Amino acid sequence: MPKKTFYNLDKEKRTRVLDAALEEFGSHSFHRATVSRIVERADIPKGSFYQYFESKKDLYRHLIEMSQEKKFEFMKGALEEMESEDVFGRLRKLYRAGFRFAEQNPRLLAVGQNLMKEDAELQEELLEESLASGEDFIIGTLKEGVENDEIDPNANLSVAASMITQYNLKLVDIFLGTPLNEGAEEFLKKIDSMIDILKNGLSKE
Amino acid sequence: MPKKTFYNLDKEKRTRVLDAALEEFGSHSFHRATVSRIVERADIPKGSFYQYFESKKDLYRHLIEMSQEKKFEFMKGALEEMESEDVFGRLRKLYRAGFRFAEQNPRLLAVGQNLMKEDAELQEELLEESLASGEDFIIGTLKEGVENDEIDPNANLSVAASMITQYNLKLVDIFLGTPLNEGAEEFLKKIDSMIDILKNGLSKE
Amino acid sequence: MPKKTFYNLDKEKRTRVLDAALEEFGSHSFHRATVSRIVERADIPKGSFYQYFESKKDLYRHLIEMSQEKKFEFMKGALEEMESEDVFGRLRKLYRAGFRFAEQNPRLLAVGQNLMKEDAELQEELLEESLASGEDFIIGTLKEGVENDEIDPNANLSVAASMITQYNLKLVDIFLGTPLNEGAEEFLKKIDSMIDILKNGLSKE
Amino acid sequence: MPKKTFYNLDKEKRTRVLDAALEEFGSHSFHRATVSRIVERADIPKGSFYQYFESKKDLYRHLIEMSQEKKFEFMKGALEEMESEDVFGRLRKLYRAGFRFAEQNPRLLAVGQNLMKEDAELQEELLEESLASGEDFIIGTLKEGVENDEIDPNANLSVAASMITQYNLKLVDIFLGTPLNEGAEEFLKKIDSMIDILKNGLSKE
DNA sequence: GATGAATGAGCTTTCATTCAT
DNA sequence: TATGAATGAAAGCTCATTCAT
Repeated sequence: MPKKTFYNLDKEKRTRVLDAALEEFGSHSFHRATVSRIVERADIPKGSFYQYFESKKDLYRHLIEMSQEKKFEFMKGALEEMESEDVFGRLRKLYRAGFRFAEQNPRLLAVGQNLMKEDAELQEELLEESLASGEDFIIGTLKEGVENDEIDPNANLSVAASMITQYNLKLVDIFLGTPLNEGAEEFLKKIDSMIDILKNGLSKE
Repeated sequence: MPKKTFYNLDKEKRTRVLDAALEEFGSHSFHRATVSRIVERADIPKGSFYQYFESKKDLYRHLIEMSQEKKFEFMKGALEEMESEDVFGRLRKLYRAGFRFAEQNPRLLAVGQNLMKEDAELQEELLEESLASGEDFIIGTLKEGVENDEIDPNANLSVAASMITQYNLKLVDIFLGTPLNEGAEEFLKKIDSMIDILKNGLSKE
Repeated sequence: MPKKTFYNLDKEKRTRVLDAALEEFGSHSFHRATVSRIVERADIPKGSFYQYFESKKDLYRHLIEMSQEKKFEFMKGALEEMESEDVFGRLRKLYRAGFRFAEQNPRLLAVGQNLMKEDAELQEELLEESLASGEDFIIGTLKEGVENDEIDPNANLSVAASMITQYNLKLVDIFLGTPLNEGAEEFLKKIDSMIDILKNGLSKE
Repeated sequence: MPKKTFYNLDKEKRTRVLDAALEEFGSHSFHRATVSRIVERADIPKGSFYQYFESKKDLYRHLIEMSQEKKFEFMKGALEEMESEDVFGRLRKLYRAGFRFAEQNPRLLAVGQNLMKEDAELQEELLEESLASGEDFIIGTLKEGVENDEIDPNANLSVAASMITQYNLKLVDIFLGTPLNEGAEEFLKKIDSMIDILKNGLSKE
C-alpha cells in the first residue's frame, strides 16, 4: 500500500505520479520497469518516491489493485443488465463491456497485460485468488447454460472457458496495438465471431 | 547469427553451449537470462562467448530459429500423413504431433514460450513474419475445410485460427507445469475437446 | 544541547520523546539508529524533531549526559554509606549499587553500553573527560587502600582500575542479555568473585 | 570466500585491495565501512570489486579468517615454548606473543577489534565457535593451575578468564592508540602487572 | 582464437536534514 | 512553532560487453 504521504499529496501531483507509473508499467514488465524513469517522468526527486511508496513493488501492486477495482466497478453495471439474456448473449455483453472499459482505460489494460506475462511467482503474489476466479466465473456462466439446455452437457466447459480467456489475451494484445490496432468495429466483430463459434460449438444438438 | 568461430567448434562443445543456453532461456525471460550463467553452465570462458556470438540477443535469436526449424522438420512428417483426413482430423493430428514434439524437446518449447511473454518489440524483431505464418497456416487449413464443405463459408476463419493458436499457448503452459503438469492422457483429451468445440462451432449447418 | 523548545514541551510529550530515543539508542548503535523510528515511536512530526534538537547527535549527547547525571545522582547515596567500609568492601558496594541502578534503568544502561562500542572518535567527542574520570575514581579509591595498608604500595593501581572497569563492561553485556541473561544471584556472585580476586591480588603481603 | 578471480590477480593488485580493505575495516565498523571507499583507495573499478568478492561481507569474512589464521600460526610457536612454565608464566608469554603479533600486524588487530564491537549477530555469524574458544582456552590453562596447586581450587576461574579477556580488549584499544599509544615498555609492564595481580589473586593460600 | 579480468552505467533503496506552509 | 513533504547524496550490487594478453 502506498504510504499516507502519497494520499496527502495534492491531486495534480498524485496524478502525475500515477500517470508516470502507468506509462512505465504499461510499456515494461515489472522487472524492466525502473523507478528512475518513473520519477523522471513524474518530475519528482527519487527520494520522494520512497516517501510515497514502500518499494517499486508496492506501487506496482497498487496499480494492479486499482485496475482490478476499477474494472470490477465498471463491470458491475454490465453484469446486472445481463441477467435476462441467454448465456452467449451474456458473454457477448461481458466482452463488449470489457471493450468499453479498455477504450476508457487503455493504460490500465496494458499494465494488467504485462503482468500476465510475468513470472508465475509474481503473478501469484500479486493476484492471489483473482487469477483463477476469472476462468471460474466463465465456467460458472457456462454451467448455467447447461442447466438451461443451451449447452451440451457433454461439452468440456473447462476447455471452453480456457479458450475464452486465452482469446481474450489476444484481443487485448490486438487492442494495445500488438501487432496492429484495428478499429472498434473490426474489434467487436471479432468478439461476435468468437462467441458465435463457441455458441455453435457448445450448443445442444 | 553466431559467428563462424562457433561453427568451427567441435560438436561436443557446441552442444554444451547450446544446452546451457536452452536451459537458461527456458527458465528465464530474455532480459533476465544472464550471459554469466550460460558460460558458467557451458563451462566456457566469458570471452569465448563473444567470440561465438555477437551478443546475448544473437544467441537467443539463433535458438529461436533453431527451434523453429527443428519443429518444422518434425512437423513435416506429420503434415504428410495428414493429407487424407478431413480438416479437423488434420488439426487434431497436428496438435498431437505438436505434443510429441513437446515431449521430445521440452526445453525448446520453454524457450519459445518465454519469448511469447516478451515485449512485443522483441517478438517482432525475432519472429518477423513467422509469428503470423503459424496462424496463416491454420487459416489455410480451415479454408480447405470451407472448400470441402466441412466448414461454414460464413465462419470467421481468422478468429477461429487465433482461438486455436491462443489455446495452444495455454496448453504449452500446462505442459510446462504452469500451473500444473497433468498426464498425457488428460492432455490429449483437452486437445480433443478443443477440436470438437471448433468442429461443431464451424461446421456447416 | 536540546533547544529551548524542547524544554517548553509539556512533560508527557518530552517523556515520550526521551523514551523513544532511549529505546532506539538502546537497541541500535548511534549510526544505525534512525531519526525516523524515533519520531514514529514518539508520535511526533519529523519536523518537530529538528525544532527540539539540533541533530541526531544532539539528542544522543543529551541522552548520554542525562544518563551520567542520573547514575551519578543514584550513586551519591551509595557512596556516602560506603565511608566506613574497607576499600574492597566499598568497591563491592559500588558494584552492587551499580547493579541496582542497572535494574532500575536498563535502557539507560543499554545506551551507554552501545556508546562504548562506537568509534573512538565519537566516544571522545561525547564523553570528553568523563571516560577517564570513572577510572580515576577507582584509582582514587585504591589509593586510599594503599594509605590504609590494605593494598600493596607496589601494586599497579592503574592496571587494577582498568581491570575493574573492563570487567564491568562484560557484566553489563551479560546483564543486557548478551550473550545470556543470568539471574541476579549469579550476577552478584560474579561481582564478589571479581572483588575477591582483586583483593587477594592487591593486598599487602 | 573471495572468488578465484581474486586469487588470479597479480600480487601487487591483490595486496592493494587487501590493504585498502584493512584500512577501511580497521577504521570503520563493518556497517559503516563502504565498498566505495575501498575501491577508491585500491584504485579499482567498483565492478571489479564484485568480480573478486561476493559481497562486502565476503571480503570482511575473508579478512577476519586471514587474521585468525595468521594469529594462530604466529601463536603456535609461542604456545610450544610455554610448556615448561608455570601457569602464570605461560599466560605472560601468551600475552607477550600477542603483543609481538600486534606490533607486526596492527591493522589486522584493528579489524578484529572493530568486529568485537559489532552486533552480537554479526559476531556469531563470522566467528562461529572461535569466540567462546578464546575464553575457554584461558579457563583450561587456569584449570591446569589448579591441578598443579598453583591456583586456589575455590577460585572462580570463569570470572578470572573474563577479566583476562576483557582487559585484553583494553590493551588492544590502548595499543591502537585509543586513547593514547604508549611505548612497548610501558605496554609490557601493564601485562606483567595484570598477570601479577591475578597470580596473587588466585594463588593458593 | 582463447581467455578472463576490466569496466561503468545503472539498478533499488536509505536517511539525515531542510524547506515551505 | 508545528508540520510533513522534499531532497539528494550515497549505499550495495548487477551485468552485458570490451579489452589486453
